[in-house]
Amino acid sequence: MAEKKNLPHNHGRINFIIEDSLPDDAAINGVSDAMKQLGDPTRLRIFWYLCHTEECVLDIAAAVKMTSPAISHHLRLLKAAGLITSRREGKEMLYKAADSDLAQALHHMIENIAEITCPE
Amino acid sequence: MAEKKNLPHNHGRINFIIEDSLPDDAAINGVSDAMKQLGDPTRLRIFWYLCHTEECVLDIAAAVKMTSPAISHHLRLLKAAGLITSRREGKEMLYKAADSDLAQALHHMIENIAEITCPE
DNA sequence: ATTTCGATTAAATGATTGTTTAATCGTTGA
DNA sequence: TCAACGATTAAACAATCATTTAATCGAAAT
Repeated sequence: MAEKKNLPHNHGRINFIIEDSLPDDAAINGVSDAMKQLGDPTRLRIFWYLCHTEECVLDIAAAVKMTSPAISHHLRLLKAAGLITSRREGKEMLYKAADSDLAQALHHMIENIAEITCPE
Repeated sequence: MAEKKNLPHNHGRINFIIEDSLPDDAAINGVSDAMKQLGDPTRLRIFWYLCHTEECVLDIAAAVKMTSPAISHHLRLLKAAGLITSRREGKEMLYKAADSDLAQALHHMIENIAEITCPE
């Protein structure tokens, strides 16, 4: 609900509109937590990769040219954020993008932004 | 173009599909740079705020309850990323979200994710 | 010109975070 | 059960980054 707040300067706008545009901490943290994961180029590359295929750790490591402990670390963060899932198959752990609204929204947004920031 | 790469494990998938889903560094960095800005809760709050109103530094600082030097620092980063613009009016600097495809795409995505991560 | 006010910059600090190396865990097959 | 392999964890290190305090800059007004 709109609550009045005394700002240092009054620029003649209607205050409750300003207040309503400030979301609560839960919403802010929920969004920024998801964005923080993809703010790291390595995790973004991994997530993007796993949006298109299911892979084991060694193959992911080879694809992005990093060591497997480093990949494991990033996979754990992505999983904690609910962006990917994993299942065991023999000795291997297979990862892929989560089948959730959040993961799909981020996937679409990434492709959208990629078009914008990379003309042609 | 699809280039074959020898992955440690072959899971019976078609390799060029995997390769095509790995975008180049320019696309990755362009996207992750934009996301990194909004991965910080303070900058996300500021950006969201400036998507709905145009404000001076002191008012932004009061709205998010932080000092003006801290706000200035974040505004500089957001501006460098092309997410906000500024103009001078007397002694004050007024900031608002940029009128760009990138900024609008991020704005819509934020509201979209906020709905997902914050049921109700 | 000097005072005032808003905004920015600089230096310093504290915290977070990504990567590496080495060691450990879990599963499979000999 | 023991050896081999894939994955994870731990500790350590380097690097990045957000915030604070103090100082400086820019514009406007007395």
